[in-house]
Amino acid sequence: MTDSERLSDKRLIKGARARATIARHAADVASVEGLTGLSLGKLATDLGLSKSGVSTLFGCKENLQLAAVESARDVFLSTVVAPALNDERGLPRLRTLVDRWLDYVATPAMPGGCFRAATVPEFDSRPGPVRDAIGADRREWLDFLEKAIRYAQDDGALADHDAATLAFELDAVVAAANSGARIGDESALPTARRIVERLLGETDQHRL
Amino acid sequence: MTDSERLSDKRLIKGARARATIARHAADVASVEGLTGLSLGKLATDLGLSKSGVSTLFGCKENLQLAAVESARDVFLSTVVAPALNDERGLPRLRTLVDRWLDYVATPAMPGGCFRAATVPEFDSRPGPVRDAIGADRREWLDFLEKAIRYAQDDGALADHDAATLAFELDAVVAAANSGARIGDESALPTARRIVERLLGETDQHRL
DNA sequence: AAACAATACGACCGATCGTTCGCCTTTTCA
DNA sequence: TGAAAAGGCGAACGATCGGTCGTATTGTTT
Repeated sequence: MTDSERLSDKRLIKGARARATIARHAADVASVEGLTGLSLGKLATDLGLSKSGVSTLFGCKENLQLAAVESARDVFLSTVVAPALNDERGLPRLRTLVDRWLDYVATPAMPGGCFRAATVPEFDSRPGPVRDAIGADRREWLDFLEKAIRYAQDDGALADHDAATLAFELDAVVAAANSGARIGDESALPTARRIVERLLGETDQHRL
Repeated sequence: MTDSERLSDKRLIKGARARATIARHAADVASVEGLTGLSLGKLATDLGLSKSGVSTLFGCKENLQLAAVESARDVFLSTVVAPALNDERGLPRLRTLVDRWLDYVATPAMPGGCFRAATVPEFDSRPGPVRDAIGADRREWLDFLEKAIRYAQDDGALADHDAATLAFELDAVVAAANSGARIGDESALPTARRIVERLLGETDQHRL
């Protein structure tokens, strides 16, 4: 191992990797304090960096917020979406998707729970690039969910549901389960699981 | 009209009425900027008061946040709950309740939309008196909604639904409609109305 | 009328915020 | 190898924050 090879890790750390580390931590903090509650100085001391160093890496706070949104999207994709892609299209994939999603709410990857469930209500009334990014992420997720439902419908399942409507309803219930569970409602998650079970399973016997 | 009578209005303004005015405006601001985004100085200049004046009226920012939660609760009660109390118990009252609720989301009483939908996700991971107050308000509302559903069930309606579960689901869908509509999804509100219609109407013909 | 509590104010405090600047080191590129 | 670009730091900036103090005014109570 030459010196240049030994340094290759550090070379990666500096630059893009530093950005990713900061953005990931920013997403963690924002899941609790909100994207507005992010502080360059707090983030820097948390990671043992200087405030000005973080500032020069992202330029301004808004860019940091956008990076946090993108980092949180990556976490969601690898935690919830990726496992479902291993299953075949149709009901199996949809079930895995929803199961991983509920697990993601039950044992969150971030200290404040689901990042999207926290940031959409925070920024839904604040025009600007951050809201646009959050809105696009939400739209992307609902579209993906709707597509998974359509694949299941192609196999004859969920015939009595409109795909987009069911996607909206599933998202609403899981988001409410996230908020409810975090605010101390122990029945929120079991209730949400029951609702999801009814929504996805009712067509089998047309009603349990 | 004597001078003392002429002054009676101002006498009411000073004190409790000033508190109510400030708290009401604080709820408006918080519906957009969040309860954390509240600023004593900003509120004061908005209302033509001094920052220290507002500060002495509420003592600390946390008390102002609690007052905003209470004020928002009053708005919700008079806008959504009160109209439904004029109807008889059972399905009519439940329908009016949900209709006023959806109208409250469609044409919001506050510039940032539904106060509860904004503050529950904001504070669900922040222990303290404010989260407790928000959690209690949410619990109170879900309990009231569940009770309205039970009255409808006493008349034989919604027999295939668990009341608490249906209350949770309705709340989830309307909250998602609020966030969705505010973030630019024009289909969110119509979709939510369709879901609510299905949830409350399906027992009539067991499925439309 | 006199004492008292509640309002309301301007001024100010320490802390924290996002951002900028100069300076140096490290990496990249010609 | 040498120039250029990017990373990273300490220091400092103006602004805003919540909160406090002293003081004057108002309303209530004795």
